Amino acid sequence: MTEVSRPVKNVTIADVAARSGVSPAAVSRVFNGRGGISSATEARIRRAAEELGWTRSSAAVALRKSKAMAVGLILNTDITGPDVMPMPPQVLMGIEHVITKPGYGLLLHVFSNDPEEENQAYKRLAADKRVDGVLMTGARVEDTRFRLLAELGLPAVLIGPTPPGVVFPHVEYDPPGAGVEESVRHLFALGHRRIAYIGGPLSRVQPKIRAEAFLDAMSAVGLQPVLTVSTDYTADAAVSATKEAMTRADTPTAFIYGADVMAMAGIHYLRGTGIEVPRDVSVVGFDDQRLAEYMNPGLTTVARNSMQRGAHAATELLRILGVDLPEPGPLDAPRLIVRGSSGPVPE
Amino acid sequence: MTEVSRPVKNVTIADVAARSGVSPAAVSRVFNGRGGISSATEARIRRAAEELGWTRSSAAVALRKSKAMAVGLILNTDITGPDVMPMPPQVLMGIEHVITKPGYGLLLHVFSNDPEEENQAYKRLAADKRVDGVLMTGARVEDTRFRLLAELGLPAVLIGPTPPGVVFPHVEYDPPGAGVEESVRHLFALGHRRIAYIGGPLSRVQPKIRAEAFLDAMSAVGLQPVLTVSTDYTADAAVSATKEAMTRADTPTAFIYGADVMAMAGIHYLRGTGIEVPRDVSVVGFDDQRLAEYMNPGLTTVARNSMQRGAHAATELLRILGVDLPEPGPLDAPRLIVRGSSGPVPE
DNA sequence: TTGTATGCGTTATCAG
DNA sequence: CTGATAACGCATACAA
Repeated sequence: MTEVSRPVKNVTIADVAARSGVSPAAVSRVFNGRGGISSATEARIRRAAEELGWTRSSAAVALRKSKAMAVGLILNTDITGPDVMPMPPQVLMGIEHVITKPGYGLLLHVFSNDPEEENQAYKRLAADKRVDGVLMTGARVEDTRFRLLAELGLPAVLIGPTPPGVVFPHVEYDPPGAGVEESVRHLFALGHRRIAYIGGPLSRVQPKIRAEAFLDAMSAVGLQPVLTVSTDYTADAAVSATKEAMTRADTPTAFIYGADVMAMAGIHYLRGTGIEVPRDVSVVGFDDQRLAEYMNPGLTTVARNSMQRGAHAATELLRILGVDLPEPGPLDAPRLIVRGSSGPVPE
Repeated sequence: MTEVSRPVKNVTIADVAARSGVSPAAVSRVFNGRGGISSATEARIRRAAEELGWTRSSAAVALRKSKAMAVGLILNTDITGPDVMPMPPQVLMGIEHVITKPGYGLLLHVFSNDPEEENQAYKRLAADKRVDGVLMTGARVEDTRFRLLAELGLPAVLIGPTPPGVVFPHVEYDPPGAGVEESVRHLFALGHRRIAYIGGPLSRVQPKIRAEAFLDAMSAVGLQPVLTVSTDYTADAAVSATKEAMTRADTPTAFIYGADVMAMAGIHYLRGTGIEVPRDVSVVGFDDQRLAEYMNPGLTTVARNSMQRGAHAATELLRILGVDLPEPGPLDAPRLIVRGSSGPVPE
């Protein structure tokens, strides 16, 4: 046990320099595209690097330049259970698609809704310098993260609407109305007058805006809502709320839900009690899930271009970070997709 | 309320040392749990760090220790379109759950099925030292990644079964049979004798194993399959295959699909042609989607514990990386969940 | 056009 | 128990 196996020496910029007979600085210049190197030596350097299989150590670069070449994606959810992904996978793929080409990585983080823990996590993220910026989701009406991030100097882009009065880079995919207005008009046109709304928690910006848009849209057509419920996004909550709605004196003839999974759970419950959709009750969901199309009946819902949302947010963030990217075009508007779950009001 | 920001100067270990009147080395020792520091000074150091809001710079640590404190998650998909996430979100959350506590980050990567591009990406991942190890998915029958990773010396754990003859760390969540056998027996017990199987591409290990398990299970009950189709995991492909099956002379009375989304699309198509499920045809899916429960009829399917799969894989990888974690217990077996989409054979 | 010297923030080694 | 010091691999200002 005298001789230990010699640790494999890492190939560094110095090795490349030595092999091509130049200084490390020259190698660095070549690989940072800063020019000032004769094309002859550049070729030599590149060849040497290739032969040695050298790549810049991201850790060293990060330390030296204070740039991590990575962005964080912070998911934030009220749901503590294991089975809810607080964002459509398509958003993820949109982000990946954009950041990969300029060489950025995506560092994923999922936090619960404990603000204290969350703030700590953001602070660490900033202090650790693991990421150059973050993509945030799930803005709360009272959200301390915006000030915190500004204080930390950590660039960020919010996916979704900002709280009222807060100015912050974001991707606004939800213009006031956001498909709710369309949903209400759709149901109204079908003759529905008793409409219930079962949405997400009002502590969140997006569900709040949607709830308000619902009320506005109802007023616009001269209706009073039968019921407006705010709950979390789970199937169970949707069932409870639906159940409650159906025990009232003036039972609704139509439901608008804040998420497709809620709508599907609602339909399931209704059918379990002998109520047929859309014969007896119409249902409209939100945020077209891939499977909504294949339900029976197919779910009428509001579709958003999730992939595009992710791509836009990523582009926005990278532009803030100084990456030369063209400004993204306008976002597709959410649109109502009418399928079988909504129909004429009964009799 | 809170302290105002000090935007410029980074707070380093030296600042903490100065503030607590010790050397940087002492601070380092405390935060690496190496002991050798009197508890009095340790307390002082910790307080100073807290007051200054200091955290180790991950870049510096990575450089010094050659440890990135991050693992990569490599998703790999045949599907080039934007709308398919090649892994359940629950797996992601399982991984996150495990790696967060010991301070690891999750770097997400999605690659297409171009082997050349993929190999390059792995090489870069290894050379860049951005991650200490990777979690892989979607093993192909002919998969060059295993040799490549071994050559690169990049620790890795495969989520899913390895190709035949390949020895590689992996989380085997799919014992031969994998719920298919159960599915076949279930349908057989209901009186079905003409059963079709519509699964994933045979170039992938998991669908291949499943297809073989199907044939075995059919033999075991003395049946010949009406049809065995291998296709990609899309809804469209499922519809085509289903259509084809129903135009044959001996139309199947039951379908087993390789994925829930395929099953749902199949049901949708069948109902569109006037065929009722389960009255005329029974359907069994695979890989319980959250929404499968709320379909009408509810989808009979094979459920796996996705969160657990992710957690196990992450634990395995971290253990390989030297993190002191208890060996994970056994994986839950996939199990058949019988819902409304499967019933007695007609007439 | 190229080389030299320095420091990014941390941890490990060696003294004290 | 604690401190001084030398790397880790790279990019940059400054020289040549």
